[in-house]
Amino acid sequence: MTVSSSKPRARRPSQAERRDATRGRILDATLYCLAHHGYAGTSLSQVTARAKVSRGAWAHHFASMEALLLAAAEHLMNQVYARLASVLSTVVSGGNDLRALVDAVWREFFASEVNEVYLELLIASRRNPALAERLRVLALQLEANITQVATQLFEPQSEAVHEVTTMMHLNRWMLRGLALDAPLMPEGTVDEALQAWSALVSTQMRRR
Amino acid sequence: MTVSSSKPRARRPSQAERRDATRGRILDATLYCLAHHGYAGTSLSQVTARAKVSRGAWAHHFASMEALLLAAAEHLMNQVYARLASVLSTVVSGGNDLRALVDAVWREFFASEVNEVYLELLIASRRNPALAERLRVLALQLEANITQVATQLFEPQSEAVHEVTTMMHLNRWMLRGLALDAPLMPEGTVDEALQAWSALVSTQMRRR
DNA sequence: TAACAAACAGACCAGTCGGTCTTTATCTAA
DNA sequence: TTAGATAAAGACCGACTGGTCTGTTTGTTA
Repeated sequence: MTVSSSKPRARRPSQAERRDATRGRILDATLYCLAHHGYAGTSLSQVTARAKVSRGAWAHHFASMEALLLAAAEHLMNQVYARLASVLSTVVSGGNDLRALVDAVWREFFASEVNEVYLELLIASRRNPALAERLRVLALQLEANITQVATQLFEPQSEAVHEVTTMMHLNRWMLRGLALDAPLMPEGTVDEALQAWSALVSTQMRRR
Repeated sequence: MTVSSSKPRARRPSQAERRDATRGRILDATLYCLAHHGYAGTSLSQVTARAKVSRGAWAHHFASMEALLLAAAEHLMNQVYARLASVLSTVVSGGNDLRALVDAVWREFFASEVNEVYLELLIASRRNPALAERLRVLALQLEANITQVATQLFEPQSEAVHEVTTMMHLNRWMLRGLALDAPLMPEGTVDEALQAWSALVSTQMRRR
């Protein structure tokens, strides 16, 4: 994977590499814990246990629990950007089918672990101003990227909703709300919802 | 100094009355803590402190923290039903203005403390099957009530969304998603969103 | 190679958590 | 009037929390 693997005499990882590896393990473990045990259930002991790292190692890399969560938010957003590519290929190759696009967004973001973690952080950010500010900035950057693509590919076709960006927002809120309610709803609800919603979106937007 | 002051012959509250009063104070305090400190930040000490009740009194009324939260969920739903009347009066007297209805629902539920608490419980229910089941049943009852009114008052007027109940669901998810994102968005976002959404709904539904 | 810094390990700390237990006051019914 | 049930108080418990501190190993550089 790195340079050393190809060489016959394996070089021990440098200090910088070890640092990044450990830090990454801790952040991965944090996201895992947030997804599987929730914000309230994520403790230092759990994170260090999963990352197979001592308490001291953790303290060496992060000043506090809050700092860890701020860094984890950033780590999470990197994963979001990675998934963005997959969705973009759908919209570019998928033609006019808005249902397929809505499905892809649902699958890659709102039905994935990414959304579980984001939800936990979003709720927590209501009582944590620093986290709120971090999420706000990260979300803003993400939105700027998506807006650029969306306004190029789509245009309004009705008077009810004039702006593509407005429709983007509505879509985000709809899917987020659906993701919240889905666990309590009967089987098949999600499919029907995505069907109805994409039909509704189709009355307002079309491919350029 | 309490009841005795007004009435000539002051009846001391009976044991049953005292019981209900204490229980109610604890439940009110629980909802307050959930709304202001979140699920993770709601501790026994906080609840008993706010309810002005000893730890022993709490233990006398509730078997465990989980039991308290289950009871609190029910207590919350009673408050929801109380607010329902206010919204119903809007829709009955308000004529055809869907914007006013959406606004009323937003104001009474999703922009209120009720939603703060419900959100916390909903997130927590993902790791708490008993709470999830309780919320599911309570939500089902509420939905049945609302559906009855909604299907009487509205009818579809487009092919995109055929059922009034579907539109009800979409509306709930939209407002819930908006409520989640609102704290991170710039001022005025909510107004614009409600405007766009009610315009979109108006293309699908009308008063009978 | 010597001197230093970075990476890491884990014992330890005070504080808080949910929950239990004993004791006391009060109401109710025989 | 008295015996028993109910309501309430708060000391106490072990488990666990985030965070600190000291000690040891390992990598880097002069």
